[in-house]
Amino acid sequence: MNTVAPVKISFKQQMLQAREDAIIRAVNQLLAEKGFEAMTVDEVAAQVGIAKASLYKHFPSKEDLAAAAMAHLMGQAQAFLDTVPLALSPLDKLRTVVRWTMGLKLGGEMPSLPSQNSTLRATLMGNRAYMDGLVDVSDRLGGWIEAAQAQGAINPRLPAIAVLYTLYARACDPVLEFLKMSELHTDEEIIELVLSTCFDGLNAR
Amino acid sequence: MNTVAPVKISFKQQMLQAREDAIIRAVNQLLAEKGFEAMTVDEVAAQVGIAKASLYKHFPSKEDLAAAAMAHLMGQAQAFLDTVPLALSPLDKLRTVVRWTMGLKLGGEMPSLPSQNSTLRATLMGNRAYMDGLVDVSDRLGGWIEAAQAQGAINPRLPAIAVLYTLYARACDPVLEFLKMSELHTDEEIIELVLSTCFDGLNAR
DNA sequence: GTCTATATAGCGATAGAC
DNA sequence: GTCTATCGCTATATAGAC
Repeated sequence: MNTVAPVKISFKQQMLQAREDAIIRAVNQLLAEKGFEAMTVDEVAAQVGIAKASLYKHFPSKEDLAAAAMAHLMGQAQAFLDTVPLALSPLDKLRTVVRWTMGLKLGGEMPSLPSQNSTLRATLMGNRAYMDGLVDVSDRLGGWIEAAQAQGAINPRLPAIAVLYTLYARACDPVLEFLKMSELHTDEEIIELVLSTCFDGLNAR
Repeated sequence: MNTVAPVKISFKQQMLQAREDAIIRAVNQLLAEKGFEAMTVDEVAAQVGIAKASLYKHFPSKEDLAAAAMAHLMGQAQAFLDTVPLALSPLDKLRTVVRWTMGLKLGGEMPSLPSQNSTLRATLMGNRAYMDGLVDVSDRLGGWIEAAQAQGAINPRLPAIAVLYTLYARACDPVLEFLKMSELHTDEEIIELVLSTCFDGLNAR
């Protein structure tokens, strides 16, 4: 008698999950397009094709919408890290990840949040999925950074945390969009250019 | 008979200028603290100590307030460029300027604007003082960049415009505030750290 | 859970007296 | 030019029917 119920529940949950996935995709795109402050909940609802009040049944606030999008992004990052070839050197692993984040940014799929909004920060830090993902990603990148420094591939005199921040910052680097606006280079050229300035620096070698 | 009038006019203009300077200082600080969207005109008026309606007698919109602050920043930048020792190499001149911008940022004096807001962009581009300052600063930095590349100090294979954007981006680099929040380094150490990653890159040399 | 309709509040901008 | 008071709009969030 309880052989059917799990299926019905699972189906309902699948519908719920699909709806929430659609919401998160819309939020992700709008966050990438206009940023958190300029994104309105009405736009999100319109893009998903549901009423605004329905949105609030899924997520209790605009901040939680953004946090869910960031948690989703962390999940994507974790999945990408799993695909990075083990055979690569730690340095090349890091370069691969940074290439991926810059590709997302140039493709308009990288949500951007203001680092100054305090209520948003509180919601983010209260989101377990996001925080767990962030810690996992940071740990794995941190391991590669330390390995690359031990090999002498990355400057060992730089604090590992500074290297990590520098790599994260490439995901929201305004140089990417400025170069894209100039329309002088393809996305791939822009990525290799910024990757070069990031790892090799501006100075001649 | 016209020996007094100019003085009275000049005095009035001085008062006006002083008032507008106070406004711009307030806008600059609030823009650095909270960004354009989070800054409210009421806060600006309160900080200056005048009524909001009085603000609108000086500047016709919130966007114009921000543009005036950016124009003031460009004036500061031009003044700083004048103080850079001629004896320095082009590379060291650039490093000096970037150090200065990062010091402003860490000191909470670097106004930050969203690069996506279209009406703000329009107001900025319609502000002659800002645009003229930006062009002048960019020209002078561009000259130093090309000289440094000709000397082989800066990688000649990088487009000069990409180098310019990369230097500008240090003024709003989130790595600065993240390192400051970690409270592991002094402002000077942070500046030298980011300066090193910018010019020397992450890779070991 | 989804909808329509509405409450509530904050903000940019203005009216009008002085 | 400065003030007080207010308009008009937009945006987050909610009430209540279905």
